[in-house]
Amino acid sequence: MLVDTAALAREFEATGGDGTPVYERIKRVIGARIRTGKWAEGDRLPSEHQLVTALGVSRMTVNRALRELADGGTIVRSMGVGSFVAETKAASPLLEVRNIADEVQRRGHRHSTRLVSLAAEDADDRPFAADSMTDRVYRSVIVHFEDDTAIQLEDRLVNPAFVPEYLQQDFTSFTPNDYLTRVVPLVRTELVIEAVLPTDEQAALLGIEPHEPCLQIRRSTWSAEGLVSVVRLTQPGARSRLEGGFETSGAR
Amino acid sequence: MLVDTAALAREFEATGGDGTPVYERIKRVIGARIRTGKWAEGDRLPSEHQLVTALGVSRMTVNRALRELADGGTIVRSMGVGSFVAETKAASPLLEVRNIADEVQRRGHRHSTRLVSLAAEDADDRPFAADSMTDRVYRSVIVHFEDDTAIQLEDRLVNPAFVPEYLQQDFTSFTPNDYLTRVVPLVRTELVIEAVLPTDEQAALLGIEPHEPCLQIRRSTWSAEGLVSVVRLTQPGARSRLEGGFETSGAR
DNA sequence: TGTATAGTGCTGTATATACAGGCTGCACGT
DNA sequence: ACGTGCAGCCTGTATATACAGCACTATACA
Repeated sequence: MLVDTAALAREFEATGGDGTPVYERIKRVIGARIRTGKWAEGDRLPSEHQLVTALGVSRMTVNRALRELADGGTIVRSMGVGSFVAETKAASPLLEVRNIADEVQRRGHRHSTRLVSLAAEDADDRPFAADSMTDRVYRSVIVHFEDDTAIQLEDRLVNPAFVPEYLQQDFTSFTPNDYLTRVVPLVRTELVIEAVLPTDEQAALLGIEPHEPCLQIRRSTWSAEGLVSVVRLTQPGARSRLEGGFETSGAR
Repeated sequence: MLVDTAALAREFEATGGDGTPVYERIKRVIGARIRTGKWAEGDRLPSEHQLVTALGVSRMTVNRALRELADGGTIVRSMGVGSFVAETKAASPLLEVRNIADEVQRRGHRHSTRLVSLAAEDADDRPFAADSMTDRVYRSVIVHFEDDTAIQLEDRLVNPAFVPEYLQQDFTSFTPNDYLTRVVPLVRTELVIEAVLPTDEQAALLGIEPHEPCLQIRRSTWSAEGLVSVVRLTQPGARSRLEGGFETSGAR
């Protein structure tokens, strides 16, 4: 098989510099090619040996990168055959919760958002009051649309202590995943999923009837210093659902 | 630290014989000690070096076992300090879906079940009809109770082709996880979570009002030969929820 | 023409070894 | 008495090497 190993090696070298582990860099380079569609579903990946010679690393390192990609469901491997880009049936539940924009676009629709409110509020009787030493919280409420249909209400609380000064003016422009995981090391993430009836306010924002059940996902993240953020996502049950699939690499 | 390495080594040797990988055996031996409470929350695990000398394997093998246990949330590791049994805050969403009995008992309540129906039905307009070459499906409906409160309705469809003869008389006595993963290699598992209003029948079985939203989890499993089973779990939103937490092993 | 067999490429696993970097406690000096 | 520095333990990562097992192919032989 013919592989553009030179281009791959260049992309790999470009990720160097900081202290990122080599296996992590390999995962990113391969993952980027798959996400961008350069390598499509079912495509054969370069063999471990090819990657070893192309990137100039040991096979164990390549092996670890590919194994973790397979564990994550990005690729499928088969002994004696090779590694292949997995079918992108659906994102894993956690992943889909985290990146609704990608998911909407993957389905061939247009994703847009509307900012409902954005303010600093008192931390009274919020989860922050007990857990972290702040009396104010940043709160943003955003509605996510698929084309022109509201599909998710995002209610986000952020601890101001973890927002750097230059971002305090517009703390909605980042997401806890894009930003906080880099600036603040998160030590714990908790996820709670419930079926609820929407409040009147939620129903109005989502354009649904008050008796339509909703899926509510609450994600809380902690750093070593305390509670960083609480994100509550509300999705109409009839319009969205969490989907997850994972492959097993053959018989175990 | 004093560790009963001899006992650990004996338990490890006992798992040998078949072709199970060494790192998998180490994971099982350690996981068993944690599940049985022999090693409790916060306990320090033997260091990699101690395990290497006790079990007579290489450090990379021990490292892989511990790393995968950490990835799965069973243990927590910290560079320069050691490995520790993780706090068992809550099962991961997937895990909790899979083992409600354990979860109920963990919360200090009594788990019981009531068999509502058990029959072989026509496979018409069931997911099986298209995907697998069977015209009959085994269907069982079970209500799960926490003490005397119904908390989950389990509606299970199983492809008879994957049920061995000696179990056909009572195919509800096993679960797809306990049994099918051993007898039939599963190649794919799909999970769909939705918020729905219960049907009248479901509401009656769960003892809830028809307007109370429910969390519905549908898990489908495939073997290489086709669809093996579809399990649909319905939980009243007010009585149960999916919880998941995972630790990150420090700064990333 | 059909069947067996050897060969090749691939992933899975295990070992030995090495260095980097974080954390803790003890010894030494002030 | 106190604190400062360093040795030693711990995990994180990377390399080189080896053998086993699976899948496919090409060759040899009947």
